[in-house]
Amino acid sequence: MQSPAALAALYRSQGRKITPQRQLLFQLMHENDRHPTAEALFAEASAQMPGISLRTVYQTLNELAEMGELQFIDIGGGATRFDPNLDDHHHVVCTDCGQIRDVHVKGTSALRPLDLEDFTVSEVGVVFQGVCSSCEKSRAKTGRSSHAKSPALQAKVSK
Amino acid sequence: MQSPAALAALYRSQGRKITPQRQLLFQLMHENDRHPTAEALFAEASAQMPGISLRTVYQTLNELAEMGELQFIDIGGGATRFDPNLDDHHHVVCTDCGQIRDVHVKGTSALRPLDLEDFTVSEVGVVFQGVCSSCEKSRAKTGRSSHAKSPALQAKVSK
DNA sequence: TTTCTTGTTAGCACGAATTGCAGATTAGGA
DNA sequence: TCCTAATCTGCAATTCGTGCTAACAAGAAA
Repeated sequence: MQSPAALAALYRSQGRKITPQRQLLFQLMHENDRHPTAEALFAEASAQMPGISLRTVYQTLNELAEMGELQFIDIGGGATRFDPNLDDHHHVVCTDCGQIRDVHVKGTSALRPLDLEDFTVSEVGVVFQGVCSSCEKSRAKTGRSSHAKSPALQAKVSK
Repeated sequence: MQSPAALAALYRSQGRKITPQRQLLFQLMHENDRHPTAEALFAEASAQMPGISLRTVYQTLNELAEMGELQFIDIGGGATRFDPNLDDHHHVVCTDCGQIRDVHVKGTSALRPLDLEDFTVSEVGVVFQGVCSSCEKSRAKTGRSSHAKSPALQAKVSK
């Protein structure tokens, strides 16, 4: 997404107001590559602005998404995550710890859906699942998957 | 997933019991390509077996997933959907009506994540987003997206 | 066929994530 | 400075899914 200053301008141009809450959230999301959940962002925001409401965080994230400044990512595991990266990129998910990482992918334009008539494709998303190196290590020790946050994530994330 | 009869055998071999509820659900899921939510499956099941519990539907779906007989798909839009198709396939989502369709995809093995060190990839998932022909038609009439079930789906599904 | 053990089911309470609502507050133009 | 529409907060409500438990029923054994 754009810089906090650019966003402020964009907001003004749409008749929206620039509040301290929004400014803080613009900052926290700008170039944030951690794909936070609303809850996580709320925690960060609360540290700097005690009293800010979770409701406001959701509201602002939804606005930004509507304006095309960020996208939702939903890879299972409960909460929706937010991604301010507007590049043409894809995601990598660690099935152990749930961490999501951005990746650029070569070869997406060569993907060909077979027998897909009556459908106009506008977007292609690729998700790689696997295990990150730090989880790999802890696995080696315990002999098995160790970090698994929840049964739900486990199941949802595995094929 | 396997045929109801094969599943019954598999269940028995694991010391699990074959109940009428399970048999019905095996039937309803077998070769079901509608990617139903638990709620939707519950509705179908209720029609044939009034009194069956939603809890039982969830339980059975989870069992089947644990046994590798079906997979969860989570593409945003609220509820988890279930897919009994065990082929190596991917999904197409209509951003208007939310319908999910299976597709086989050529070229997935040529996908190359760039700069992805410290990560062992085990699965690749591809999701195509776009508009199905029936939504295309209703769009033409109303001049805009028409079916949009909910703002949430709208937002989540679009990039 | 009857019995008995153990897995299952139904139903409800609970928890997490997210949105709806309404009254209090404030940004920012006049 | 004033005024109004936009915004924020806090809470209730909703949706999706799971934990728990008493009643129940497969299916092996007698």
